[in-house]
Amino acid sequence: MEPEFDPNQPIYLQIMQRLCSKILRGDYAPGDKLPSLVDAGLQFNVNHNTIARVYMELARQCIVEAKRGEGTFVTEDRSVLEALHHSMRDSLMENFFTEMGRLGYSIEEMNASFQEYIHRKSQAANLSKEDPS
Amino acid sequence: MEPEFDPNQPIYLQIMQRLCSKILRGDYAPGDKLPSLVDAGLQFNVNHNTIARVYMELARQCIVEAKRGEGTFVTEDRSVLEALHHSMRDSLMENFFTEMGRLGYSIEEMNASFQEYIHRKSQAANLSKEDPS
Amino acid sequence: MEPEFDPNQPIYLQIMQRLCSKILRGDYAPGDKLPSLVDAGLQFNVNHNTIARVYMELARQCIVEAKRGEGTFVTEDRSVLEALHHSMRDSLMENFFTEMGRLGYSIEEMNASFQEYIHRKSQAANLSKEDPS
Amino acid sequence: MEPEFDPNQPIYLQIMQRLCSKILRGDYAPGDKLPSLVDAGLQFNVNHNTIARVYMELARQCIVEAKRGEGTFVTEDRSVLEALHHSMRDSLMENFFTEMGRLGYSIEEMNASFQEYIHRKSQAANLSKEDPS
DNA sequence: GTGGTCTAGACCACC
DNA sequence: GTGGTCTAGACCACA
Repeated sequence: MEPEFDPNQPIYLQIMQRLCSKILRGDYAPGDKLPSLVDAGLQFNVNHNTIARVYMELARQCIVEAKRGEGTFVTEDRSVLEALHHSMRDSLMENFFTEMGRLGYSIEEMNASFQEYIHRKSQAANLSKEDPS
Repeated sequence: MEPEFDPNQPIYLQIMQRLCSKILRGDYAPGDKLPSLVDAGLQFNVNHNTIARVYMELARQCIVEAKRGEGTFVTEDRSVLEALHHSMRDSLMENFFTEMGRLGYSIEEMNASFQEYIHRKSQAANLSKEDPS
Repeated sequence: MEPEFDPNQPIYLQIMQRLCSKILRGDYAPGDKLPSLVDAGLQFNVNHNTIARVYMELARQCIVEAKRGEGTFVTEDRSVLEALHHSMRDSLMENFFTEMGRLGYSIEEMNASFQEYIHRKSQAANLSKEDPS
Repeated sequence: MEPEFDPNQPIYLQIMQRLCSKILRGDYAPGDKLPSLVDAGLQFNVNHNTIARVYMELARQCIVEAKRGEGTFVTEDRSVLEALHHSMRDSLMENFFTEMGRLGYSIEEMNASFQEYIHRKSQAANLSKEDPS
């Protein structure tokens, strides 16, 4: 179910990011209960302590609220989630541009590669639509 | 001079990527000698052992060639460099798309954000052109 | 109404201390009935099981007496309350002195800080007397 | 050597406070290296992971700086240490006054108890000076 | 050797 | 059952 982890980055950070994405996508809405430590551990196939660290960090950033004996809940403060959304999107953008820049791409060339990638992707999607394996 | 490292990812991998980028940009042309272990260590502000690991790994991938007593040189095999270029570009693309997808962005929305980002960036560039601090 | 709890210390212990303080202050006199499990739970904003544990512990120390079907009552044995009073006051004192000592304060410096704190506090009190918000 | 821990409070917090006290007392000066994870673990008689958590928290509060492969060092930013000093002293004061207040003591009575405690303590010190066991 | 992460399993406080 | 802390022992990246 869950994709594998990049071995070159702390697992707890990767889980944090995925959970944040899920929250921002709405898989877990504000006020919703997140899976318990053990459940999440099974889900991501890691030790429950690793999940504990993830939830602790998320709580420190006010993205989540832990209630002893009850569970861990997504914050209801939308402004926090909005800030998180912008921060995640911007850092993705930023990273893409700086790395492509280091590779020697100008803005125009990045755009060209981008459009081409989209084109390739949509074609692949169409193909699989016509010929679903 | 050199930007800081992400502490959440092995430094030797980050240095590898930056060196690859420099090679692909042409900062180090095929056949050129790379900086010595000590010099590169000073340049990146890390221990020379870390640089040694980087060069070893690059040699394993045939991107550079170590000549004992002479130094480390960029390969003259253009096909290797071309493959490296594609691999780096594609993984950047891939990463960007999957992460934006996890955030809930459709292809169209990604494109919109992308164009907006370019727009913002070019405006900022124009501003700093008129009023260079 | 009731102040929040320190999350880094068992809640049942904190409630115990507050109840003891209230008893020693005379909010609950010897022989008085304490609030029911449910009421106290509402008052302190915790689960009634937690209150049950508190009352059990207080009963073990003979500070209160549980009468089945009737409620929980403050002991009428004044000597127990007196001993409790001394123990609580001394441990507060002890803790203050050892911690200030660890911070590097000599007895004289503690006294100076203490007097200054009193001074600040009484001034603040006077201010709010003249200009009650 | 090191005093025992209060079982009713997380050990890592208690170690944090003691380390902070030692830093503020000057046992570890700004820029000094703290004991390694294992050494500190032996010193405090806890697992090295517990120390790791302590150092992590201290690093988050900029009281300490961790350098991979080198050690953990007290910050050289005196303003951070000064703020820490005030915060620790004030919370000790605050706690003492509120708890004594809950016990029913007026400011004057607190002062009286305080002076008496000092008196008792200095007498005990004198006794042990005359008659060191 | 030093910090950082992860696991497996345990105990506790709270609901 | 749920979160929080602790242990013992392991592996890795860095100096």
